[in-house]
Amino acid sequence: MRTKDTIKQDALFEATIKLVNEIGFAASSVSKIAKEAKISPATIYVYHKNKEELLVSTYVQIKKNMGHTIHEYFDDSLPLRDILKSVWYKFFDYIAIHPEYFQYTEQFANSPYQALVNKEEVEKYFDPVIHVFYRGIEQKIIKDVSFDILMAFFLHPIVALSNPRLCQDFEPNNKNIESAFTLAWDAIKL
Amino acid sequence: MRTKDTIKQDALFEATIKLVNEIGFAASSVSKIAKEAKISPATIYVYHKNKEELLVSTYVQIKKNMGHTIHEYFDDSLPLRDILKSVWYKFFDYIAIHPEYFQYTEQFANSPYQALVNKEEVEKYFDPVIHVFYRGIEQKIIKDVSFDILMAFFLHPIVALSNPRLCQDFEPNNKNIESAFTLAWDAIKL
Amino acid sequence: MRTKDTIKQDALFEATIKLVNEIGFAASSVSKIAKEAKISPATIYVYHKNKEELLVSTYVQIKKNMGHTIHEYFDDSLPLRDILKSVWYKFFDYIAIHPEYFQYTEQFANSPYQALVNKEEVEKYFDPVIHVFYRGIEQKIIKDVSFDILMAFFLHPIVALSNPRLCQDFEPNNKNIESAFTLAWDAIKL
Amino acid sequence: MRTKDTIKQDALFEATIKLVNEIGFAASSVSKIAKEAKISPATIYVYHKNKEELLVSTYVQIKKNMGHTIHEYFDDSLPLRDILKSVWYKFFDYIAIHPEYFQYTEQFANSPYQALVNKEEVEKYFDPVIHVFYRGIEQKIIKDVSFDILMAFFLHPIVALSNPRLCQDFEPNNKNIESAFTLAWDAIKL
DNA sequence: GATGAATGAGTGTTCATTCAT
DNA sequence: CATGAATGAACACTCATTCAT
Repeated sequence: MRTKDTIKQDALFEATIKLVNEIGFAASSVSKIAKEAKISPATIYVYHKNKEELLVSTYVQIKKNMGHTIHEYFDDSLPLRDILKSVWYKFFDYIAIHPEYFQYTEQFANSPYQALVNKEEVEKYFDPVIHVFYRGIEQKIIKDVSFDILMAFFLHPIVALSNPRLCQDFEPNNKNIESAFTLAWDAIKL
Repeated sequence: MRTKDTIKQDALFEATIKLVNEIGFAASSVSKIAKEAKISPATIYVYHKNKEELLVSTYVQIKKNMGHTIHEYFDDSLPLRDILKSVWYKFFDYIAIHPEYFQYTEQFANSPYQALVNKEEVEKYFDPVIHVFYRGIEQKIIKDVSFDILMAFFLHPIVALSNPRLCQDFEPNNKNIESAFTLAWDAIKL
Repeated sequence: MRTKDTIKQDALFEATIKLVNEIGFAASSVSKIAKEAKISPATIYVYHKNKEELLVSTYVQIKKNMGHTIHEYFDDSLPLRDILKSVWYKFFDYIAIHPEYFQYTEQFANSPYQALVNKEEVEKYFDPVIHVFYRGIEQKIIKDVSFDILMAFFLHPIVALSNPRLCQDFEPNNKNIESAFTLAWDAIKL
Repeated sequence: MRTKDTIKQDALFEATIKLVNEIGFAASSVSKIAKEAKISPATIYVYHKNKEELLVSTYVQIKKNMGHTIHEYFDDSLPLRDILKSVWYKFFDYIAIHPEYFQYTEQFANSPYQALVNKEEVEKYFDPVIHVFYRGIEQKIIKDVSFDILMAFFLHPIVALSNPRLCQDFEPNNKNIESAFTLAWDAIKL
């Protein structure tokens, strides 16, 4: 029967995220995760090769989900600034709806486990947005600087502002998100 | 009686940084750090109350050093853009000279240990720069948005660009640092 | 899955008692106990929450066993002196048969761990004997003094005489036990 | 200069007793005792060969003091019952005045360290009382049983009644001490 | 004589993982 | 498939003692 499996797998996914967010990566042992998911530690090894693979696959699953959500209703035909503004909002929306997912990815990205991720696989979930920036450069709407620099002023500010540890005073309401976008756009636009 | 050995203390400081950078916070056990510093694990407890205090004090020491370096030759009388540009370069300089210190602070800031830092103490090492932004707002040179937003487009881009994991393609040469500064300034200037 | 191994559990029980008797409470480390029981130190934590709980539960188990044995063939209808004499002999019998159990309880009662025992639980194993003393007072057969005083002249002499460290010269043969009982009865009888 | 030494030695004596009573033998480490006595751990080794010798000599010193006090105003010419009654009271007095000394000896007597005491040396401090019992037997005032049995009904009841862990309800006032003596005398008298 | 620094050996406990059922 | 039992290896930390001053 498949149903049972899926229930256990989902419980494991959520338990992993919950525990890592609560007590951190280092303290999240296999048996604690198992207890949180209400399964036996041994059962984890039915679904995952080892602890490492459990944590990595949890990360990739979140990133996949995030990529899909960001691109919902993605309309390539709009003016470039409008596309990016929509993406900008989508990111904040996603984090507002799934703060625990975002928190997990942040913790994960700074753990030794991030080295084990297949980066291409994750990146491809964000291909459409990425492409927008390259088009903006071609169309001389966006500054002709390296992609890393553009991300440092578009993606990383989002990440920083959404991280309560870094930005305790930033409240992610429409007004603040809008005014932050102004800075992002001023930064990257030609 | 013997006197406290500053050579041992320094070796411990460097060993802690080296090991954390190599294998991460979670895997950096007291005995591994001791071995790296070529002292006995028990000796660590002569210099530090516990593991936590060792890691936190290492962080604070780096931050202090960083703050001092950033503010060398700090000239408050220059035009605001020039001050910030100078600070911008100083940051990249510092990271270029002490990449291992920077890497440690990045890892630390995302570890559970960061909660234990006396934030005021650390922040005060950066007071002069912080003050420049507030002055810029008053003088209507910089956009009147929250400090968190300004940092998201000034400090965090530096951090992101200097993190090889996030920005593998960004080479921190003068040209690239300069062009990144253009984006930062465009973002925050009125 | 495997089922909990009662052989291991019993070996642990006996190993704990043996080691504590041989080298004392303070020196009886978890790993030494494990080695004596021929199991892994980690396995102890399958059966017991921690060292404390191992030692306390070992004590309670002995006390339970002792209480049951003391009350075998307990006949409440006999004359009071005969009941107490029977109990008196039963105590010495028990100690003669299980000197290692007795020694453990003596060491335990003087260790910091004794504070962690649920005293009511242990006391209830001895309820029938305890009741005899109260009846003796009511029936004006036994002196009307506090229960503590009665025990000081009935129970503690047994304990002292059975402790080879305190009474090296007392040989617990029938003649000596009988003559000691004479003193006990003379002490408590009205 | 001798003064300094004596001050340190006394501080060490009291610190040892205080700490052992507070946290038990097992937890009383050399460095904790040193801290309590406000000296360096290394200094302890100036006065004592090792930890063991520190604890044992502390015990012997108390026993010596106790023996002396018990025998103050000791009058061998009184009727035997009066001598023992006086000794009985002296014991309770001593414990009332120096509960911390008594507590230490109780803890010590049940630690593995007691095996290291020169028993003859300690016993000789109590020789005069001991002799009274032998005289009582000769004079057919006291039951002709082994010395161990007599102690089990004279000394050990005192110890039991004075141990708050064993006898929580016994309040050592004159009335209770007196009535307890009645039992002791009834036990041992012919 | 007196000290704080220094340490090898040990502490109680948890870990990721495997095993037997 | 699913499990709790079992464990070697590691953890952070403390110990009694010695060393250099």
